Amino acid sequence: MEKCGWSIQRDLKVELSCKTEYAVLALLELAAHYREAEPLQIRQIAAQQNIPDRYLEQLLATLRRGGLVKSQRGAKGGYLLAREPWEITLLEVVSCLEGSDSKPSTHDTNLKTVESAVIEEIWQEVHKTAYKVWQGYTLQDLCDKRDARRQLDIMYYI
Amino acid sequence: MEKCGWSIQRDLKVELSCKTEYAVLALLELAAHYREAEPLQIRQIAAQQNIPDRYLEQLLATLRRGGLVKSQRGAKGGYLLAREPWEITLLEVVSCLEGSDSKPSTHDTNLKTVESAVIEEIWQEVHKTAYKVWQGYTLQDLCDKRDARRQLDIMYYI
DNA sequence: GTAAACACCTGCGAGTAACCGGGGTATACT
DNA sequence: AGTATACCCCGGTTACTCGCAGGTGTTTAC
Repeated sequence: MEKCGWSIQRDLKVELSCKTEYAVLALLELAAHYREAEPLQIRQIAAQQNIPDRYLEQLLATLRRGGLVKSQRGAKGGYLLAREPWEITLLEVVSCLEGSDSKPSTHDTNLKTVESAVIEEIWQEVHKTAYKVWQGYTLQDLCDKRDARRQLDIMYYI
Repeated sequence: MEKCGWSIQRDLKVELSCKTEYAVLALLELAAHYREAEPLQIRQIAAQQNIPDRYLEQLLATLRRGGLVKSQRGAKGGYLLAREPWEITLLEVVSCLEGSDSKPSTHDTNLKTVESAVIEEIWQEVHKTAYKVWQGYTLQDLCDKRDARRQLDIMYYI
């Protein structure tokens, strides 16, 4: 019961879960086909990136509600990026995925001990630096990185 | 089955869980009483920082196995810092708590897709920046921060 | 040498979240 | 109409966090 007492906005993880990776991979796939105006189907993305399609469906729904992708229903439907690939940062993706339904609940700061406040402050600093890194990469940057790495692989193969 | 397919060392979280906070609070308490050579009992720490004592017992065991605290059994026993407060960094604490038993299992890098490698690279960068922040704070620094904040609270009260 | 105080170990149970699949409904193309 | 697709609800497994209970081993105090 009550678990930890306070439920501040301390729950922003920085781990690379399958959830996050799947979402980024899907967005990367959408970004790669951004020039054609045709939407990509879930199964195409899933097959291309080796993601379980039923799970990807949920993730794309979350991304849609977060305003990162657009959907088109019916036959020949699918998903499209809501904005240009260079206008979507990784920070938006990560924030969208774990936003969930956490209510900060307007916590009374006087209840916290001094020690807790100090710890909280440092963790905020860590999150801040993580945000900066994520903010610094757009989907376009990721695509460029992928292309560069592909070139390297080819040269290594020869 | 198999969950994610690969089990690289991607599992270092940056969230502030109760687990981590409890451990840091306990270490802070030990650091505060570091000058007296007498060990602190679990219940004393638990009562002082409002931590469930049975749970704190497990955390202190982990910290002991990680070499961060020393224990003294029997009556008049308890826990002591294994090193000076200015020689223990937050990075050591965090690493100790979730080190668990994850074997990197020498993963074959050729199985990863190019996209996954790109994502992995960025997450490594995030972890690196987080490490640097944690590495920059010792238990002594935390104590100093606490004292400074206490002074502020007093002045604010007047 | 007996009792008390303490660390130490194992295990359990509720809660939560990530991770997947089933099955049905709504919508658009042909 | 029929088909293909997104959309939605609802389980189910696994794993982890948090916390409690019971028992054992070790040291000090009387």
